Amino acid sequence: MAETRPAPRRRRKEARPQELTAAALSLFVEKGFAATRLDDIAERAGVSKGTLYLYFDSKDALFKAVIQEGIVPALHAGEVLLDEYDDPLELLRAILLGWWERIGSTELGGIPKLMMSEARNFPDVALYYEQEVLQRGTALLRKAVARGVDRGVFRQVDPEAICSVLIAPLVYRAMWRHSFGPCCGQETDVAQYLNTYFDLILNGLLAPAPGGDAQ
Amino acid sequence: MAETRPAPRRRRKEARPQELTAAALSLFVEKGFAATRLDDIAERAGVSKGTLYLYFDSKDALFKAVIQEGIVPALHAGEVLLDEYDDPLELLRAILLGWWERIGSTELGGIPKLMMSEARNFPDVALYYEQEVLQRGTALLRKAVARGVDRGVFRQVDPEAICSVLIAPLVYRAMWRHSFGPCCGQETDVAQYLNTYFDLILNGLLAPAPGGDAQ
DNA sequence: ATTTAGTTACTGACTGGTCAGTAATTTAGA
DNA sequence: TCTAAATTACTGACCAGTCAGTAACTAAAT
Repeated sequence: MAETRPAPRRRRKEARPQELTAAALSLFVEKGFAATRLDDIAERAGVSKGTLYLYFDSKDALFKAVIQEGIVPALHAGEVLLDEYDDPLELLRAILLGWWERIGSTELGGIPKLMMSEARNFPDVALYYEQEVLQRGTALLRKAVARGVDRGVFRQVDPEAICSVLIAPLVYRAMWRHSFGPCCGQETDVAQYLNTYFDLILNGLLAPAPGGDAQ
Repeated sequence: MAETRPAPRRRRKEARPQELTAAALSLFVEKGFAATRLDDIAERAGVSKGTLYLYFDSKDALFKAVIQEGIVPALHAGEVLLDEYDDPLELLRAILLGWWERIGSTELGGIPKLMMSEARNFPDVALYYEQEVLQRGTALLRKAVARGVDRGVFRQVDPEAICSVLIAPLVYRAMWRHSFGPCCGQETDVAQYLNTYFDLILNGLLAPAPGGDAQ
């Protein structure tokens, strides 16, 4: 049928949950969970507060939905890269740059900040997030690094410990965008930051070229 | 022995502000600013809520005091290192390791998490923090890196952009300790993390030995 | 040395506003 | 019409901030 209605009518059962979690995410990231009022979330989504309770049982339930719905889909995209790339160097770049482009530089980049802030207030969500997002992400990175070490492309490093070190500058920058960024002066150039970042870690990882020149 | 006083009410005008900001810091870091009740802060400090208002005008004022008192003293310690060390490599290690030992691994390590979470709710404090703490810290790091680049010990890198990249893994780890750490499984070994971290960044920074072996 | 008058650090019950959650009512769509 | 989506008006718990009162200390006067 004519499913693409141009004029959004007032009753939209299908689209509401997404609209509400999107509004909630941006406000949770901006103000924090406790300081965000449900009235504000509803207003941003273009509905009234009562409508919120048609789709979510409580403010806590809304928080959980925001986290679950936000990140999980993005993870799968990274995992397929393992098969798409063979060269460890290109694979690592693709994973890290992919994370930045799909998450860090988008609205989703607020989730790490939000989750970091609220982990201790929602231990069950934190545990879920740690296992389903962070562990899986770490495992992905670890495989990429391990592949490079095995082939002698990367130096001998501890694949377990290196993962947090590698991802930290990207997550840190993403958090910044959602905290100090809007308050303080203009952000430094992203491209320059990424260049310097890759330059540092790749030089730090690459084994000295055995025979001839590298790159 | 009438020693069993029900509530030993002690008068400690001098020590109170410190005790109150210390209690406030740990609770703000744990629960966030909005979710922390003044009654809880007072209780942890061993006083009543009324006493809080003898020393701080408002909850906001208490927040500001927590930030100001917490970090500024620790910064000076780093700045003197510039003159204590001549060798850029040792200087950089001393700065970064010093940050971890003085801040990251202590209770003060909660301040970056707190400030990151609340920056947008306290733009004036965020601006103060950004200028008086982050800018100064960055400037310190930048000088150390620039010295290394000038002397040819480090490769040509952008001293401006590299600073955030260098400090991020330490800050990230410090934040972790105060968010996921208490919720999720045991932390990975800190020493191993630091070793891997220094191994990566120093290999990433060091210029290839020009003639033969260095040092 | 004791009493007593004055000062100050501290307490905890109270208030007024805010906000999560609910129930009654309205309105859109079949 | 009849159902379901959405709104509006409401409630009650919670909490920052207040203030009248109390305990602890100090010092002047005896």
